[in-house]
Amino acid sequence: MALGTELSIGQVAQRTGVAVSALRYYETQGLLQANRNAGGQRRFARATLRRISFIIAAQKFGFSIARIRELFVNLPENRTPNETDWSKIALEFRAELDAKIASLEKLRDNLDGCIGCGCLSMKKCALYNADDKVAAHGAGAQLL
Amino acid sequence: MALGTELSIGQVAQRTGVAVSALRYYETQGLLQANRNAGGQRRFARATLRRISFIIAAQKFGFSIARIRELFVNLPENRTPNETDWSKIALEFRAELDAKIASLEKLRDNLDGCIGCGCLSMKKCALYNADDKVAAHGAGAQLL
DNA sequence: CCTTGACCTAAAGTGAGCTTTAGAAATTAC
DNA sequence: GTAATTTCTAAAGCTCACTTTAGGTCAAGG
Repeated sequence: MALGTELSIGQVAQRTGVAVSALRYYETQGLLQANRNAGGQRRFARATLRRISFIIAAQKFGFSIARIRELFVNLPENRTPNETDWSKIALEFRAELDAKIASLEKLRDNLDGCIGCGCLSMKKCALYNADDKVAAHGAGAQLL
Repeated sequence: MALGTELSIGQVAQRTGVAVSALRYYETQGLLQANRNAGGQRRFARATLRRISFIIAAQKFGFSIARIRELFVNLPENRTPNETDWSKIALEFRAELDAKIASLEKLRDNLDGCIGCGCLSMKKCALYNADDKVAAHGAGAQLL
């Protein structure tokens, strides 16, 4: 495969560190798109690497695939996203990040005041009554 | 059930907001212990409320059940944990929280420098090469 | 006493995010 | 040209943290 052209799924996997199976999964979830060559194999545009880079980062922050898909609807489908396209997403993303970090810090500070405070009532406990905005709306692990 | 005595699973659920099924699950996972009354029903010591409060908070921070169990091994089994017992756990917990928050902040700052930066190479991208310590070691959602 | 609601166990089901498997076709390397 | 590697699809499997279900037992109120 010549340089400057599209990439096979294996090449994308190697460059991003994301498993081939995960890339195929992302495609089924609408996070990635791929052309097909004559033999039916996926060929990814180089701009896809950037999308994947974003997916990796967003997942580290705990964003679900559904939420990432929502952010991606702002990216153009018929041309390679430019800096302005990404900046719009970054703005929205950044705001959510700040909110999440602030929420975690608040929870941490509540914890400081509560652990060892001797309170036995869940009703009065600052920890228990901490900002629920950090709580998951579904099941499963969070943050790490 | 008189005041000052042990609590039924329904009472614990009501006070903590944790589902009865989740409480039973936590018991199977070794996060909680319960005595049984003559009829075989669970009776929770009041100190259990504090353990549950901690579980709720730790989960908001993304700690897995396995990790919470590890933190709990430092709590005494044969007596009610006192402030000193909890403080030891809080110290360890707090350190991990700070690390996680710092890691998220670093990732956010890397994002600021990377989104829209025009770099196309995953090898050079600060975002892609951000601190991997935040990455999950298993499957599933994180942080929220 | 008897009904109603709370509680019991064990096992199966759920949803997110993938991975693994199986069997076949395409591509690359020699 | 042929062997090895990569890729393909569809479906099943896996982990985590629970919930739901099914079929009972226990406890509190009237």
